[in-house]
Amino acid sequence: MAAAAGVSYQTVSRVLNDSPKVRPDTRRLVLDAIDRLQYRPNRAARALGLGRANAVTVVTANTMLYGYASTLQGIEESARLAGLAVGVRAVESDQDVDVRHAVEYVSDPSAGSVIVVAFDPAGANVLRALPPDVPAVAATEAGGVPGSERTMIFLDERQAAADATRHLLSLGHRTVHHVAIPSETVASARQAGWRGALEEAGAPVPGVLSADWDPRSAYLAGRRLAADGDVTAILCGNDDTALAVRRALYEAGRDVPGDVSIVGFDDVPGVAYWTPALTTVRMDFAGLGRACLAALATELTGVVPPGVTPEAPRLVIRESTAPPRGR
Amino acid sequence: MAAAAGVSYQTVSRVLNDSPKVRPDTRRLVLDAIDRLQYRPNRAARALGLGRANAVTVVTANTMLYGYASTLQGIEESARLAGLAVGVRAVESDQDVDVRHAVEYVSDPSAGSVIVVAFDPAGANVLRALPPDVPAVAATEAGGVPGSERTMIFLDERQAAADATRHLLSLGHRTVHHVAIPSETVASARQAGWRGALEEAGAPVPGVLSADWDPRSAYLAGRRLAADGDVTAILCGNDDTALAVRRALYEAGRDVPGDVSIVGFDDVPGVAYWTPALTTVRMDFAGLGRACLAALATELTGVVPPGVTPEAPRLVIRESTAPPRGR
DNA sequence: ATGCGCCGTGTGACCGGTCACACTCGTCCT
DNA sequence: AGGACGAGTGTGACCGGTCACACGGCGCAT
Repeated sequence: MAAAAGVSYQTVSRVLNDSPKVRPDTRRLVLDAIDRLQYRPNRAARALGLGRANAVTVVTANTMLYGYASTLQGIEESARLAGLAVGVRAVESDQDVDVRHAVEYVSDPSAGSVIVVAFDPAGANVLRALPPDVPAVAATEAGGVPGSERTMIFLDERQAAADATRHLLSLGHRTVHHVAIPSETVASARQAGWRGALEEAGAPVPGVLSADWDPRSAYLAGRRLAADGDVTAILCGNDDTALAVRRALYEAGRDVPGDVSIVGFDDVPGVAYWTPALTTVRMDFAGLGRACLAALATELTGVVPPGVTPEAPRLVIRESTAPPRGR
Repeated sequence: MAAAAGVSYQTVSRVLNDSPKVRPDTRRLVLDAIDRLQYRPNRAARALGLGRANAVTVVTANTMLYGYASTLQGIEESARLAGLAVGVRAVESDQDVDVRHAVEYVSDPSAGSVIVVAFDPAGANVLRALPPDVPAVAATEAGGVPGSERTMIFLDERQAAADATRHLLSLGHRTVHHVAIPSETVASARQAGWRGALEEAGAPVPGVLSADWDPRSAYLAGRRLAADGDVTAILCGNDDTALAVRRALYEAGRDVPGDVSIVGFDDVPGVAYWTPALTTVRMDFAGLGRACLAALATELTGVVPPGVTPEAPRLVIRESTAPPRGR
C-alpha cells in the first residue's frame, strides 16, 4: 500500500507501531490512506520481520472440561482485547511423543508466546520441556509445577477446601470423605485444605478415592462410598464428579442431603439448578486465564497491567449439605 | 540450516513439501540433516511465501457451551493430525462492529482457512460478511445460513426431534411443550421435527417458550410451564435448559418423570448420571467439527478425505420420560 | 554422433513487513 | 556564521521460506 497513498513506506510501519517519531499530520495522512485502501498489515510478514508473532498459543490437555475451557475463554478474551492472535494446541497425553510434538509446535516463533495450562501431568511435562527461549507462563494447579522456573498463576483453593470441610464438620458430620480428580495430587491445595481441616478438628482422615475425567469412574467411586453406612459427607473433586456420586447415592437409596451431604468444586453454571442445588467451591478460571495473559504482557514488556487478580476460590453454600440424619 | 548440512537450499524446501522431484538418496540426506540439526521450518515465513498460512482459524460466538466447545475440539483434533495450526477468534455479538472486526481478523491470509461456527446470528453474520477470497466452510444449524454460498455442514436433528416428540406422545402425553434456545429459529430442524410430529399425531401445537443461554431464563420458562397443570411433557432446547426446567418443576412439586416428562438435546456427558437420568438427543458435535475440517481440505485440494460424516443425531431414552400420571 | 527431452538441482526475485543506519532539515549554542 | 544536535523521513538489507526459471547431465531416438 503506502507509498502510493501518501508518502513513503517505512513511515507506514512507524505509524502502525505508533512510534513517537512521526509528525502528527504525517500520521493523519497515513491513517487516512489506511482506511481509504482498507489496508490491513499482514501478520505473517510482521511475525517474520519481528522474529516472533504477535500471538499467544494455549497448550492444553483438554479443551472441553470446565476448568480448561474457562481458562481458555479468559485468555481468548484478554488476547483479543490486546490485539493478539490466539492459537490452541492440545497435548494428547503426558507421554513423551505427544509432549515433544507440542513443544516443537510452540517452539516455532510463529506461535508467539505460550500459555501452558498445566493442571495435569501432560501440561506439566510440556512446561518442563519448553526451551528457555520461548516466552511462556503457566496456569497450574495450586502450588505450581516443580521443575520449572516459569511464572505460574494459580487459584489457591486451599482455604476454600478447608472452609468446605469445616462447613460439613460444623454441620455435625463425623468426617468428610474425598473423591479426587486427575488434576489433584496428594500435595495439592485441595487435599491439603481438606486434610488440614480434618486434622485440626481431630476428625479421622479417610483414604482418598480417585476418579478420572469419565463420570463413570466417579460413579463407581460413589458406589463404594454409598455402600459404607458411615459415610455422611463427601467432598468431590469437581461438580461433574459430585453429580455422578450423587447418582450412586441415589441408587443406593441414600438421600442428598438427608443421608449424605456432598460438595463440589468449580461452580459450573447450572449447578445452582440441580435438585438439590449443589454446594460447591466457585473457581474463577476465566480470571485465571486473564491473569495469565497479563503475566505474559509483564514478562514481555516489563509493564504490569492493571490489577487482574482472579477471584479467590470460595465456598458457595446451597442445598446439598445438611446435618446428618438422626442428630 | 540446509546448505551447511547437505546440499543446497531449495532442495530442502522440496523435501519439506515432499515434491516428487527429489532423488531418494538426496531426500534421505536432507532428512538426516533435519533431525540432526533439530531443524523446524518457520511457519510465518512459509505463510508469507505461500500467500496463505497452513492454518485454520475458528470463528465462534462462544467457546464454552457444549455444542461450540465440542465442535472446536473436533476441529482441533483433525487439524492437528493434518499438520495445521489452529486459531480461535470469538465474535462478541451479532452487532456490526464485532462482526466486522472478526471478519477483518480472518481476512489476513495469515489466519489460514476459516471455519465459522454459525449456530447463531453472530456466526451467521460473520459468514455472510466474509470476503469471497478467504477459504471457509461453516458449521451451521440444520438447514444452513441463507445469504451465503459457502459449504455448510450441519447435524440434522429434525428426525431425532420428531422421534423425541413421538416418543413422548406414544407414552400417552396429550402434547409436548417446547423450550427453545437462542440458536433455534422457527424454521429450525428442531422445531420443524417437533411441530411435524405433533401435527402428524393431531396433537395441539403449543407456543414455543424461548430461553437464552443463561440457565436462569430456562428456569423462568420452566416456572411458567410448571404453573400450567396441563403440561406433562417438555422438549428442551438443550440439556442445560432441561436441567433448569427440571428445577422449576421440582420447586412446584411436580415430579420428573412422574408428573412431567422432559427431554433434552446434546447428551452432555454426565447427563446419564442425573437423577433421573435424562432422556436426550445425542449430538455429534465433535464429528461435525471433524467434518468441517474435511470439507475444508476438499475445497482446498480437491481431494475428498475418507468418509468423515458425523453421526446422525439420535434419541437416547433414559429415565426422565414416562407415561403421564393417572392414565 | 547428434539432438531432443526429461530429471534433478541451483539461482534470483519476491512475499510484506522489520531493523539499522544514513540523510536532510531546522534550532540552538558559542 | 559555523557547528553540534535532534527530529522526521528515506534507503538498504534481512527475516525464512516460496515460486519461476535456468541449467547440467543423462537416456533415448534418429
